Amino acid sequence: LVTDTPKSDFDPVAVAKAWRDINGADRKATINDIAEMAGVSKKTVSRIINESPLVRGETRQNVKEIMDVVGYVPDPQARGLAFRHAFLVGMIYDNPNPQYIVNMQQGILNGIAGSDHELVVHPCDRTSPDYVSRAQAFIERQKLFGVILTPSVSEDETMARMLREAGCRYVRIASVSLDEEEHMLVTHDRHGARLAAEHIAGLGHTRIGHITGRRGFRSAVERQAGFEEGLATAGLTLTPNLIFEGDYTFQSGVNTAEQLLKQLPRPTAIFAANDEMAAGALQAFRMAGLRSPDNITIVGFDDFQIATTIWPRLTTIHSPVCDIGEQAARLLLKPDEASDTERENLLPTLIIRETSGPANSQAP
Amino acid sequence: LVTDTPKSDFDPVAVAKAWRDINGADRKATINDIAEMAGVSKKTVSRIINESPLVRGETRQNVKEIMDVVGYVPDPQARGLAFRHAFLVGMIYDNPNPQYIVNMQQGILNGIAGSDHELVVHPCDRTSPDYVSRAQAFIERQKLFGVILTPSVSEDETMARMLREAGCRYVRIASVSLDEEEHMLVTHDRHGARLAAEHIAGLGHTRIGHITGRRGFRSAVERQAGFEEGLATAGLTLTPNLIFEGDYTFQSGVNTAEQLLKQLPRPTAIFAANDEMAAGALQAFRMAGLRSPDNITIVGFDDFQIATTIWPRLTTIHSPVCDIGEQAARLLLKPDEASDTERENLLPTLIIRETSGPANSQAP
DNA sequence: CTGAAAGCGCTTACAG
DNA sequence: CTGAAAGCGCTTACAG
Repeated sequence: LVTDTPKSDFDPVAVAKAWRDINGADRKATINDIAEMAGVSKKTVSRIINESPLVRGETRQNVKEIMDVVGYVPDPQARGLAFRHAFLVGMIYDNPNPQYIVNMQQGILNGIAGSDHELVVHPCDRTSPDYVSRAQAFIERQKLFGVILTPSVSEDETMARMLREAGCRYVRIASVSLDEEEHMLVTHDRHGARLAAEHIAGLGHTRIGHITGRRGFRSAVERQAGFEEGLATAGLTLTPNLIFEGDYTFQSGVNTAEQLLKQLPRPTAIFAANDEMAAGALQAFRMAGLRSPDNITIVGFDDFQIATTIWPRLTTIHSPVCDIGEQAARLLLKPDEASDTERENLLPTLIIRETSGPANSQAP
Repeated sequence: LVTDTPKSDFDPVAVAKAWRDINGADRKATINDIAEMAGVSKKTVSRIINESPLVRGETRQNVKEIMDVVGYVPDPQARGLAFRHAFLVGMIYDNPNPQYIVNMQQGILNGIAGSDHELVVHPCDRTSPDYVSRAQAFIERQKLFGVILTPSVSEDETMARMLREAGCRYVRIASVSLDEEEHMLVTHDRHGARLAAEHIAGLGHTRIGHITGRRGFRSAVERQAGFEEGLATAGLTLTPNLIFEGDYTFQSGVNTAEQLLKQLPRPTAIFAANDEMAAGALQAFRMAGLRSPDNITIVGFDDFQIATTIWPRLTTIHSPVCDIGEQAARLLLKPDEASDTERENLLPTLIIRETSGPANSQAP
């Protein structure tokens, strides 16, 4: 006797608009509201949220339209409780360079944009004896989806073991591979340093110095090795008395450069393992009455802001920190889709500015 | 027939240890486990978690000991779902200075340490038309406990209104009060700039220039006003032709300083509204053949790293960014406990280094 | 392709 | 001072 409205006449948009008009902006729709409006079970709505293929096309269409109209977003808190993990990505770091941190954070945010995840930050201090257990408490308490580690914590095997044992997804960003491919994003510092060597050698320099990074940091090893490899290609070698150990700080650049200038005949070109030390070296040159590039060539590594705010502006190796963060986040979220071609775009590149010049113009 | 063990003989530690031995490290205790071990309802355990006074002392003692032994930590996800908010504090910012961001993050982390909260970051771009609605989506999706805003987003009334309407707790960090006390952490930039003026006037300078911050940023207004107030105290005024507008960047410091040096007689001292611009000015001096402090005095604001990596090192106004972040977080978590004395320790201070010298030695 | 039941680990509202 | 019931908004495991 009663004529049921045929399913094809069901107007999801009208239903959703009516709901929205009744409930106003104050009340957020839940999975139950959506299910009721669509005339399906909450399980079906759940399937659509999680992109399960096991839903009829028309059903999916209707439900999605309703979600759109009422602006439904599943509650990450509730999903997290049911999934037994939060929709949070952690960044664990100890690198003291603010610009590195901020760029990396931005990159990770770019990488998780569009997913339902947020970024929660966890700076730490490797010299603290309980720093691994604090990191463990952090990930277990919040049941993090996964974490991204930057140097130098990324190089710590104790930390990596803790993460494996805790069953926490992780990606380590490091200058060289230290783990299975799915857990690594390699920055190829060695390649970058090779570019610096080729540039310096190409300018005709033969008496070349190097200021290394902090001993024990893998990047310091890689950058020195790459630099020596690059020089070797040009038939040059780095003599031990022209290698000084810095610690990546401005002051260590000043100090080591002063030492380098005492070596006679003094070097006509220096490669510093980061911009900060290169800037320090430049200051030491100035105090010693030397000008770059006229009297001496200096090349840095990182291409952070300091490279362009000092004068003359620094020739350096650019490392795409932001893109690296983005790829690391992608790898963490979807380990299967990580493509090799994307990773190749993450190689360091040479940026030539005003601190490098030909050797013949630089009388010792 | 069976003798029940009297309650006072109940050994919570032994019970907890037994549980731990059976279940091992893989299984985390839940509120139900704790309740069962203690022989109380989960509601009682919940009361203890939330520090309700409505629990008998002995009961509380027993339950706490059990929690300790098994290392129980309540699941923030589950609490969040029941409480209808996450245990997450958001930081919303657009300040482009990496060191400011990192220091502020560290301060906030210090302020929330010991609470069960974590910090989730949300950089944004005020020039983007949907930046407020994106921030809104961020806080509503994650049901944030509250947010901390730094300049310049903290100065945006549209953003503040959105937060009020969304019912989200918030603290605005700004150079001057813009909201009710519970929502404000004031950095008193005006006071800091006054110190700069007193310092410069005290050195005997009378021909004084100022490089302002970006027009529209409240800090720029406050720093200029404070500087003029300080000069007025010494009977000095800032003449309009010695005021140039910068935008807080290094390059704008270079450009405005060049303009200032063209004014004749040229100023013998300049106050730049931040270190970045002061460093730029210093570079302009050098290119013009002037040396600081011998020929010209320059004072900055912020006391970021650049102040000590340039040479000569910059006299500047130190702003305790990290402490400010910590207090802002405290205020957000416990608005009632905010004390005025603590806030007073947050005032900017003068740091005298090598770029300021007496006026009489500085022949124009 | 779809759904009813039970559960994630907590809290609120109510009762005693 | 304490607890049994219902619920927060989702998912898993099972059944059809």
